[in-house]
Amino acid sequence: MSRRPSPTRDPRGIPEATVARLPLYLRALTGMAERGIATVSSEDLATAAGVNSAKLRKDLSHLGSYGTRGVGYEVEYLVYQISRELGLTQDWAVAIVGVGNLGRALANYGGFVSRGFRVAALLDADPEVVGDTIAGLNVDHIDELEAVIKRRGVSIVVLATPAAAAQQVCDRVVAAGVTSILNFAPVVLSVPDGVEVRKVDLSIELQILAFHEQRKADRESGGPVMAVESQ
Amino acid sequence: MSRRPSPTRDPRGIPEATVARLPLYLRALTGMAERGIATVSSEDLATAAGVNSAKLRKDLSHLGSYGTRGVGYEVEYLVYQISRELGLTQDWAVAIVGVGNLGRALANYGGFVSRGFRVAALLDADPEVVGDTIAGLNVDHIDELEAVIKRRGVSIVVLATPAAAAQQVCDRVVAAGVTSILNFAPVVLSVPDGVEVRKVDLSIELQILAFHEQRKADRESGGPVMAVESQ
DNA sequence: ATATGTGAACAGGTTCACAGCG
DNA sequence: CGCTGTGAACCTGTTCACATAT
Repeated sequence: MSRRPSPTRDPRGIPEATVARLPLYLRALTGMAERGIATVSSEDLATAAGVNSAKLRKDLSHLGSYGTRGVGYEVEYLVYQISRELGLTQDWAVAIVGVGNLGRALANYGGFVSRGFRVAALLDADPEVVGDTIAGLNVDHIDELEAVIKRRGVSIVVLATPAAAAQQVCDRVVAAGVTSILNFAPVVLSVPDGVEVRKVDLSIELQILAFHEQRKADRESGGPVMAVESQ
Repeated sequence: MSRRPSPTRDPRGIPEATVARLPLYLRALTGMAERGIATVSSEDLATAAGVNSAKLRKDLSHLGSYGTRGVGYEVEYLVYQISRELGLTQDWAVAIVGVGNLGRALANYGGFVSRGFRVAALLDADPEVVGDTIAGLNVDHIDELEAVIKRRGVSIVVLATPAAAAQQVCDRVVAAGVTSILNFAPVVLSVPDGVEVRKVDLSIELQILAFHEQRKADRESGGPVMAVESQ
């Protein structure tokens, strides 16, 4: 369908797994930069980011050859390169749809605004909250969705609506030309090809933890299923 | 014929990727059960869960042979089997540490409590909020952490503290015997072997979206191929 | 007849171990 | 030497396609 055969290796073809870790490296690096560290080895950076050094080096090698053999990586330079790769040198206007408990928390979340992202709009359907000011921003009515997206140049939408409303809002958002969505509603969104959806689901995370927690309990009380403890 | 030379196929050795999808199937299935659907094919269930049918069948095959060839899966039965596998037939006491905007939102989040999970404690360091009632629960002081965990049988802790406090709280939580942590603070937690940490990081998700968004923009303006930009 | 369960091929990601460069 | 960058081996997960069961 939309999948390219990809015969030639796209110079921008950074593996998805690598992309997902770049923000981690970036965070570790900015922390180091603030503490005045000029240079860092793959070993140290990997530790700070919680991965192993081979993985880190391979990840960075996808961006280019930004290290110096025998020395390490220059912190400031690497911060810039990763920022640029992630598209954080420009800033992105984000709209939050659904200003319930979660939407409110997101609007006020500091780390949100920090790097390259700016909450440019809050939208809700409830007349009770429309017109309120949250985190210094007026809450617009959902009817204004398309107009607000266009007028404020919104390119990323955060869905924090009830589950029942999510698909409907998603359809409108996509129709308005948005192709990046962060979904907090516990539903599987269906979107056309070319639209990127990432989801955050608290309930799912808990269930995964419960699974492992149960396994541990089983092993203790249950049977001597042999120690699989080797790391 | 069915002699399996494989070395002791652990019946509980369910692939991590499969575990991560079971909650998705479960959600789709409970929705169907509520609508009175008795039986479902792998094709239909897969569509509802947003995966393809081969993957779904392989995933379910790890739990056992719960389908009927030529027919499909019995919804109620499968709900039970998946619930049991995930450990949702018992209920889990969850403590939320950090009752800022996010912690508050989590405490009030309905889907949290729904399946097998019960918010059993709220903790914070700020004397301003200690003693408040949120979602029907008293906020205890962080000094009570160990006592509360023990007394209320908490086995899963949700960290919604500021980044600076997260590792410190994490250490205490682990020392108190908790082995499952859901971390919302933007830090890499270091924990001993055997402790399961899952992290949810809004900022990282946005950065990943920004990466893809930028790629799309590049492709439009910069030409279809040959987008090797100057450095 | 129909839809599951699964071996086999495939794809993607991780780790190893070392060549190569400063 | 010390540390990066990377082919190669390895491992995990996905997809295919069909034998198998009802």
